[in-house]
Amino acid sequence: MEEALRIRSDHHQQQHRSHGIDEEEKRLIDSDHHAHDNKEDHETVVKTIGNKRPYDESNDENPSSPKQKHLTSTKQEPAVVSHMEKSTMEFDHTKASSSCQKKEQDDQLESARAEMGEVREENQRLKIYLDRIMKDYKTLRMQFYDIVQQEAKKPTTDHSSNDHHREMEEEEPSDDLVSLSLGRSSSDSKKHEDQKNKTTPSPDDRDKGLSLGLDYRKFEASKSSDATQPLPNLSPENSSEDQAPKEEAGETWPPSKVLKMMKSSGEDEILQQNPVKKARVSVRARCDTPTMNDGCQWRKYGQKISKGNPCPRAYYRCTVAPSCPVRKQVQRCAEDMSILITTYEGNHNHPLPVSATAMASTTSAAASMLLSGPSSSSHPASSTSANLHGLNFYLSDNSKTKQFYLPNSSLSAPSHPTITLDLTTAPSSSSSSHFGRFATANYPQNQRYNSSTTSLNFGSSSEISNNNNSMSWGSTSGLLNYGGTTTHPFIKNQIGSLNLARQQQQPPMENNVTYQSYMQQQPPKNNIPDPIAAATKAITADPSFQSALVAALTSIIGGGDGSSGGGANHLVTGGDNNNNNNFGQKLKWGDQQFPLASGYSSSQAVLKSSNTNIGCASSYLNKSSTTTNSTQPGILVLRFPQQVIAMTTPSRKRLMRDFKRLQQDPPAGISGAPQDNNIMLWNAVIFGPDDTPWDGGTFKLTLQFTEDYPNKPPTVRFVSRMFHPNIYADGSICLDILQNQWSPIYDVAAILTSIQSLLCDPNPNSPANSEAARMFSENKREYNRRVREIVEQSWTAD
DNA sequence: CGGCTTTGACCAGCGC
DNA sequence: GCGCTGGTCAAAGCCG
Repeated sequence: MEEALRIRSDHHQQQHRSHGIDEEEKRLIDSDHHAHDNKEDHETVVKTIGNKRPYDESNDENPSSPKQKHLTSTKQEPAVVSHMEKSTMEFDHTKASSSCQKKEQDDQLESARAEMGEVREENQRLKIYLDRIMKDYKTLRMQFYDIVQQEAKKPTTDHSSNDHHREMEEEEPSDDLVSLSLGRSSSDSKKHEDQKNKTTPSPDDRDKGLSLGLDYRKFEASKSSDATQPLPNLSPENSSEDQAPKEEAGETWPPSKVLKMMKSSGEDEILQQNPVKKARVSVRARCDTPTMNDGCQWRKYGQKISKGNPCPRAYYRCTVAPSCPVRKQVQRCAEDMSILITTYEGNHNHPLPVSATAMASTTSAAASMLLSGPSSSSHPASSTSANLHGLNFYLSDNSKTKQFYLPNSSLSAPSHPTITLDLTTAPSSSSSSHFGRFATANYPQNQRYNSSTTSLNFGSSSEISNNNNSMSWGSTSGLLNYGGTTTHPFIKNQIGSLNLARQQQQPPMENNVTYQSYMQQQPPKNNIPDPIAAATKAITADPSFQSALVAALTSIIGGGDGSSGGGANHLVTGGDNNNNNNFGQKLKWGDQQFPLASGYSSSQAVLKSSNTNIGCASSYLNKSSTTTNSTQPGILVLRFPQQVIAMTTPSRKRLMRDFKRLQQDPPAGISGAPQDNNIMLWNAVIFGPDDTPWDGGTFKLTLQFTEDYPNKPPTVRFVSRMFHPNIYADGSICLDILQNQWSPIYDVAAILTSIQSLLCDPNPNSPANSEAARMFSENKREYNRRVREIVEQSWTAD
């Protein structure tokens, strides 16, 4: 008996180890056993151990337990042992009392074991959660590293290399592609001088033109494990896995004292040159309420009048968790009081309400992306763009400029790299538009906007002053309904539109797909590689990329009427790709030189290639060429056949980007894809989150989009049978973000992530399945059992 | 009374 | 070094 119990005890110990318990837990167990081994009364000890409840059976109804339990359990153990010693000594004297005490000991030990088990499970869960976050983060970092590394090789490597092909294939065939050329924002004369002033050409200098605005030195540093080159730009969302936990645990919105300490450490001069600045994500939205309802709880901790804006800026910190580092600033736009500018900083270190996950993940991802990019002062005028959650955003950084301004905003933030998500809309196309303006150092005449500002627009804004050189990314909608306010979307069909040239007006952009990049006004110096040319050369030399582009477009066309889908099979190429000149066209929306008589205006995209000519559609191309004949260096233009353009609606374009993003950066446990020949109907699979009753489940869904997407949410429905408080019998889902809390910034990935989160975090107060809701509230054990049944059914369901 | 907002003070960074 | 600005803190006040 004793032997058997020992074996069980040992097995239990091994179980702990195999589950990856941390060292402290092991020590606890070891010390526990040592204490027991020293006892004379082995039987008592062994019985105690043998009676302990396996931890994984202990908390079916208590999936989570507060961390204090850990402390409690650790404190209780010695107490129990001491109690045991006492009872053992008295054993001979009072048998009856001893028997009673032994029972008590057993109970206490069992209770302590159970608590330890819960704590271990909680630790496990947190560990897995952290691992997942780190994995995602690593993936993102690696993606950027790949991009940057490839860019760095461009001047000297063969553009037709496989790696390059891979990179280009991975790039968004639209916006991301354009981003390749945006890096060449160093045309700013001032910045150029800065470069020239550098006495020793460094690899950074060499690659600057192709840096995409990413401070890839951080990647290089990490790659080379050079301890003397710490990464200057650390924050919870961008720091490496080593740094993240430290940062999260401590202060976050970095106090100046911390910076000072870091600086005074004398560790590196880089750090001093590049003080730690956390990425910020600024969201512009029309909103009548004092703050946007982003699903989180905030507490106002300050208010200040800022320069140039009669409206005060309010400072909030997240109060969902006491130690949450996330803060936000809220301020009305000076030019348009209806626009609320909310700037987020930091990452939440706690579970979020379902309604908050989308915004949080978007801002977090944007910040991560931003911080993976520009940060270094050695890239004074770098820029990049990318696709985030199906949204375009633009990154630029100018760390030399200490002050930067959010374009068209009175909300400023010194030196913090910032992404702006612009969700505002333009009530009138005649007003000066936010579109096409570019806030970078490219415009020395307007230094006010030179800096680390990233602007992402999902619509146009009429409040922008004419002199602003902001860049905007066309998107479909400016509608944002936060806090119950309603604005009217003014859809401009701007998806996929990117125009970095200065623009005065926004033309009617129906059915246009524009991917153009504006690099600089002046030809680049000969000794500095032309990123546009390099990118163009690489792209055009890469048939696989072209194929991918065609395939992506074809899928969209195919999803439409299908009548002209074949047109998408021809990607227009042609022209030359010589460096520095004549490989593209500079197009200006609304530019007075190019009247917008044509619905397509001048924003058609042309991808020219001297290497291949895999098809040419078109009259449209030619027409466009004549209207925008003034080819200029530094402009990369992609053009698609008219059929393609005509078939791409804003919603389909957006869905294509959603799909692309979902493929490139799929959230954990989520997959989705459009059905064949219909991009408006998606199939998706959500895997049950690990360490939950849903673990192991594969739940199928369908997402039916309309042409109103992303202004209207899709209809999402579980195909798999479900048992969940917020899922109806027919599979439809009761989720706020799919209804009244919908926002155009949510893409497919965000939707599916939210639904996945909903699985483990139901809201029994708004039940769609009353039985599940009641069971969830009253009998968790039974609820979990039913869930596991559903999980098993999901394996066999068709 | 507790939680939240307001508001002035304080500090740091930055430009001149 | 000084002034300006942004950001934070904490006491005071407000409110339910």
